[in-house]
Parts: sequence; structure tokens; C-alpha cells
Amino acid sequence: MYQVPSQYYLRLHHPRPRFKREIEEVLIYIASEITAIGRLPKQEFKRALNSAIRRYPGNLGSKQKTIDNWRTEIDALFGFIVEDGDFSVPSNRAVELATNQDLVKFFKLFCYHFQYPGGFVKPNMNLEFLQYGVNFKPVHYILKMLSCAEESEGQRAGINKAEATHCIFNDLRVTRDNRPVQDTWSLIMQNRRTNVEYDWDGDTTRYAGDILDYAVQANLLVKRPNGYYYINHVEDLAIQRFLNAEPDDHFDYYSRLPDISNVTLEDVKALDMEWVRYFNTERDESFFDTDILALATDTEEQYQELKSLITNLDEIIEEGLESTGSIGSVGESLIINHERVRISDEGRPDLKHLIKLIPAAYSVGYDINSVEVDEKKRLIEVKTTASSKPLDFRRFHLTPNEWAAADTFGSRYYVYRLMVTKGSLRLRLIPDPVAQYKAGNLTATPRNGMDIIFDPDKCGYEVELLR
DNA sequence: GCTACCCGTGCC
DNA sequence: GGCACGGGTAGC
Repeated sequence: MYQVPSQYYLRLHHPRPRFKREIEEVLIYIASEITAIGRLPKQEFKRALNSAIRRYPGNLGSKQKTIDNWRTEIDALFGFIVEDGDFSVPSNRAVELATNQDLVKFFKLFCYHFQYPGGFVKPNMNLEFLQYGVNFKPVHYILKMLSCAEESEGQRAGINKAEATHCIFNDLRVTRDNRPVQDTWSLIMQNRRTNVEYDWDGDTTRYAGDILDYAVQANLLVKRPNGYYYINHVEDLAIQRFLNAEPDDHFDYYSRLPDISNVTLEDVKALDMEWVRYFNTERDESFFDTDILALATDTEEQYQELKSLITNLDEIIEEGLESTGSIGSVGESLIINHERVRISDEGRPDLKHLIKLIPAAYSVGYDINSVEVDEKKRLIEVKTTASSKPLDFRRFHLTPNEWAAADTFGSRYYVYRLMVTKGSLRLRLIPDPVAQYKAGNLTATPRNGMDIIFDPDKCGYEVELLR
């Protein structure tokens, strides 16, 4: 059984995700609720969030202890709440996730900022990390190691949970001394050649395993059925951001501590508050834009096929797009193409030119002007969600503008719910949301517009995205 | 006694 | 054997 030499052994730790089965649903739900709560005095914020967690499906009968644990642990791990004096405030990452519903981008940013030491553990444990001199960004290290390994071996290089645990996470030669990635890879390869066994106990490997799984959610790694994680080369652009990250782009506890040789719990606690701010550093909107075409396709050919569809549209709709790479914009482009194919298939290719993107600046309450075969208008609001895992997401938000437009235009108004997951694009059409609300087919909670939850059995219908 | 990550335990 | 409930426990 492989053992890290005892003088180098330190178990790294972070809060367990208590929602791994439904991580996407829970995260978007919590981020949306936190965003909706907004800036409130700490106690009121806590109460409002607790009641939101209680309303999450399945939590009605949970103990209060469990509700409290959800609130504090999800926030600790994902940095959703920033403390500002006596107030609690939704963090940048929470607001972005609630607004864009781009889980892939969210996890890229999570992986990019995640580090040990970090404010997600209790101060006494963080103090221990600091006394050991831990200074470690796990996703950066793993991506760097796997790309070096690929380069030197000329083939795909993978790693499993146990190797990541025992050769990387729990070894101070890596987490403190930043052992060269080539040396770590050599150790892993040597262990494979000599059939060294690892402790696979669930509670031992779960922490490194969690991080690998988050990197999969970020679409940076892919997990094969053999349990090995490999670099996902459709994301090379994002991976370069990790490989070329500035060394000072991390939260440096050490330089901020008054006295490194005599760190107190007080010092650590004060810095943990600052840590949340680092974790929520403002990034360029395009810093990690999700390439939803890359996410939705399995091969380069499929990718190029979709890409060319959109590129051909670019000149026509260019001026209307806010930022060409964002998931919302790509979603809108896909829907414009879908609508043009639809109207042609229905026998009126002459109407194709009427299908247009409305520039966001006009704030008309929908994204796309489309048409029916009888030349009546069809007004389309596109709601796109991106996630690595299959997602059956029944929630979306309509702004006051959008809800008002839906009310005004009635059956002419459609929500196109586009769900992008690994290897697939799914599209659900929800006509006339206001009428559906009145008919009880969906619930709409007023909150800066309407939070919608629809019943897929009664509300709308799924169609194939036309290409 | 209260808070909030920590983590034993048992379920699926 | 992965995962989440809710009691554990350290710090105040």
C-alpha cells in the first residue's frame, strides 16, 4: 500500500458537497435565491435563505440542523455570500450564476480560484494549513501535470482519484514545495509499473475526487468509464488560462499575515473574510466564456458544422449581440438558425429574412422577431442553460419587461428553453407563459419580474433543434 | 449555549 | 461504495 512519507503527509480538506446528486439544480437554486434576497442585515439574510432552502423540493421535512448546514456549507465552499459590516451581500459568482445559468463557466471560475489555504475550512484547520506552509492550486497543478505528460509521451495522459489523493493532494512536497509536475508524473508512472496499491477508502479519496469532479463540471477534464480523468482538448483555450496564470493570481495569506512564525486564529479569521472577496474577483465577462458548441458536440466535425451555422449568421445579427461568445448570444444564434430552417420547412423560405435578433438595447422584452407561415409574428425569448451533466431544469426567470411583453402579446409570445449539456442540445418551446400561468401549468413568483417553474407534463413541448 | 464546518453512520 | 442527514465538536 502506497504511503506518503510521514514527514510529508498532510490531508487536505474542504467541505463535502451535500448535494452532489443534484449539484446543478441546487447551485442554480441557491444562487438565484441569494441573488433575489439581495443585501440584508446578517440575521434577516440568514432567515430568508433558510426559508428558501426549506422550500427546495424534498427539504420540507428536514431537521433545522440540516437546513442550517446547507446554508453554511454551500456558502463556505462556493463563496456565495460576502460579509459587508452588519450586512450580507450576494457575491459576484452567485449573481453571475443566477443571471447567466452558465454552470460550466461557474465551475471554471471556481476551479480557477480554488486553493489551499482557503476560507472554506474552519479557521483552526486553515491555521494548520498555514503552519505547514501549504500553498496549492489543485486544478492548475493537475492540468499542468497532465499536459506535460501528454507532451512528453505523445499520447493522452489520465489520472484517477487515488493517484490524485496520494501523489498530489496529501503530499506536502506538492502542496507546500510545489514539486515539479514531471516528478509527480514520474512517481505516478513508477507506481503503475510496480503495481503499487492505494488506499481507495471513500473518505480518503473523496476530497481529491471532488476537485476532479468539479473540473469535469467545468468541462476542463473528462472522466472515462475506467475512472481516469483526462484533459478535454476542446477547452484548450480555457486550459491555457490555467497554465499561463500569473503566479500572484492567488490569495496570498502569507504576505498578509502580520507574523508568519506566530499565526493566531484571529489573524486567520480576519483573512478568511478577505478570501471570499478574492474568490469573487471581478473577471472580464469573456474570461471563461463557455463554448456551448464545444460542450454540445462530441467530435470536431459536429463542432465545425454547428460553428459554421452560426458564423454564417454573424454578419446579419452581429450588431445585435452583446458579446459574441457568451452562452446567451450563441443560444440566440442557434435559435435564429432554427427558426429560419423551420419556416423554410413549413413552406415559406421567402419569410426567412424577417427572422431577426432584436438588439438588447431596445429592451422590448424578447430576443427574436420571428414569423409563422401565415405571416403573423412570433416573438421569442431565449433562455439558455449550460451544464456538463444532463439537466432537466424547470426554472427560468423573466424580467419585468419580458413578463409584460408576454402578457401583451399572449399566444404570439414564446419562451425557447435551450438546455446545453455534454453531447446534446435540447429545446423546449413554451408558448404564452402568462396564459399557462393562469391555467395553472406553471408557477410564477413575482420577484423583479417572475421566477417561473414549469410542469413539463403540462407546459410546452420539446422539439429537435433544427440545423 | 450558539454557531458552523466536521465527519460518523446508514441508506440506496 | 458513493453520498447526504444530522449529530459532533471546536471556538467563542
